[in-house]
Amino acid sequence: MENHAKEYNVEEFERPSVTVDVILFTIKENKLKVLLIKRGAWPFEDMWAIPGGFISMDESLEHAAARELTEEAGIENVYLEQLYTFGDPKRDPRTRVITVAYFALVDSAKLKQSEKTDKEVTGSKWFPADTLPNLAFDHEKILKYAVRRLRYKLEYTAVGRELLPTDFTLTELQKVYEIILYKKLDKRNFRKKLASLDILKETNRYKRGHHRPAKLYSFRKNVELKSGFKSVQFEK
Amino acid sequence: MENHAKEYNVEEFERPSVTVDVILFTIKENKLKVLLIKRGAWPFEDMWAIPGGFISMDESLEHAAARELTEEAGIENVYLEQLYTFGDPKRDPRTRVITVAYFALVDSAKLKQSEKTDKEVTGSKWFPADTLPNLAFDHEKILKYAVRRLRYKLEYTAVGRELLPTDFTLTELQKVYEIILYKKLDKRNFRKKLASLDILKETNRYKRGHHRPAKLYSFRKNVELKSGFKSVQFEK
DNA sequence: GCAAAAGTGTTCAATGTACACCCATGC
DNA sequence: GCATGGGTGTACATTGAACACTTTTGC
Repeated sequence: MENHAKEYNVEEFERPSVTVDVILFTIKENKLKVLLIKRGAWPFEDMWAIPGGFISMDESLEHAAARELTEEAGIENVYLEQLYTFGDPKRDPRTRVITVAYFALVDSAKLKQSEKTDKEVTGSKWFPADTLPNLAFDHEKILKYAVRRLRYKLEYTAVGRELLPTDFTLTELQKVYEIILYKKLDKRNFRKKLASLDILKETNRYKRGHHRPAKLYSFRKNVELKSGFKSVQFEK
Repeated sequence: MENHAKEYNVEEFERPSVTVDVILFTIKENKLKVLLIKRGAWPFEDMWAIPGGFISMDESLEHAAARELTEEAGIENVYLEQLYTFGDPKRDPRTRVITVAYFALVDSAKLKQSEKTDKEVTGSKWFPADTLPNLAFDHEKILKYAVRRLRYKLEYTAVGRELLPTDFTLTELQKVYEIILYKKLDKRNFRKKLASLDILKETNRYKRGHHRPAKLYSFRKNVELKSGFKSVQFEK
C-alpha cells in the first residue's frame, strides 16, 4: 500500500518541534505548590510558564524531562511520570510545537539547598496550585490536567511518599493527602487504612516537637506504588 | 536565563519525526481483536505493525489519529483516546521517531461494510489480542500497554459501549466485559450493578434468536463514560 | 415437550464511614 | 497543671460476592 512507500522516505515529511514540559509539585506552607518560570522573550514575554525545553535527538523523553528539572530547578532523582502529549497546531505561535508533559513530585526539604544557591536567579517561583497567575501557551490547561492526575494517583496509589522525606509521622502523611485532595480525612480511618495496606514500617525514632512526640514511619521498600485512598469521586 | 534565549530560536533545534499509532480494538468471534498492518518496506519488512503515520503540520494529534484510522481501516467516528507517547531514541532504526499512541474502539458490525470493499487489499488483518505475531519496532510493548489500559478503563468507566451497536442485550454487554477482562462474571451481580449505575435504558424491542427473546437496551445519552466494574486488581 | 438462553433475590463477607476520649510531652 | 497534638476501637451502612431456579421461546 502507498503508505509504506511514504514511510520509507522519512525525510520527506516536515517535522514539528518537540518539547518536554515538567510540572513540578511540592508541598510547602501547607499548600500544594507548582514551580513556574518567568518567560524572558517573545512569545508570552514576562508571563509564567511550566518549565520545559526541547528534546535532544539522542535522549529519551524521560531523560529530557529529568534534564529539564536539573537545569531549571536544580534537583535530581525525583518521581517523574508522563502525563499527556499536547499537540494542538496553534498552541505555540512560533511554529508547530508538540509537547510531552510530565509531572514530578519532590519533598520540599530536598529543595532547601538548591533554593538558597540560585533563588530568583533563574526567575522561577513556587505558586499555590489553586491560585495561579495567567500562564503562557496552553499551560493552564496542562497544569489543571496535572492536578487532576495527581489527585487521582494519590487515591489509588502511594505516590504521597514522593512528597515526604523518608521518615515522617502519620500526621504528616495525612496532611499530604488532605492538602492534595482538598478535604479533611478522619484520623482513625486513615490510620486503619494504612495498617490494612501494610505499606509502612515503624522506625523506633520519634519526632519531638512542642507536644507529645510522634512516631516516625517510613515506606517499606518494594512497595510498588499501589493501593489506594478512595475518598472522593474524581471523574465527572 | 539562558534557556529563554535558546527557546527564541526555535529553528536551531534539530527536530525528530512525529507519528501517531492507533491500536484499533474490536470484538469478533468472541475475542478481543486488534488491527495490524503488514509492512511493505524496510525496516521490519513483512512484519506486522500497528497502523500509524506521520502527522501533518496543521492537524491536531487526535485528528492525525482519526485520519490514520480512515486511511488504513476505512472507518470513522470511533472512540479514540490518547494512550502514551513513546520516544526511545532507538525505537526506529531510520531516524528519531517519536510516536503518540492512541487506542480506538469500534463495534465490529460497523466494520462489515468496509471489510468487504478493501479486504486484504490494504494488507491489514485482525489478530486476537492474546496471540500476536512478532511485531515491528516497539509495537509489542505499545500494544500490551493498550490492552492494560483498555482493561483498566473497562472496569472504571463505561467504554464497553463503544464495542457494541447502539442497541444490545444485557448478555451481549456482559460478554464484552468477560472477553476483555478475561474472566467469567456473575449474571445477577452484573445486572444488579448495571441497575445501580443507571446508565442504561430499556427499549421496548427484543432480540429474537432461537430461544427466549432478550430485551434490547441502549446507553443513556450524556452518560459521561464513568463508573465502574471493579472485579480484578490490575496494577501490580 | 425439550433444549437453550433470559430473567430474577437473598445471604454473607469485606470495606468504608462516623464518631470521642485518654495520653505524653513542653512550657 | 494545662494546652496541644498523638494515639486508639466500635457500631453501622454500603458494596461486593456467592449462589439456583423459573420463564419464554424455537424447533
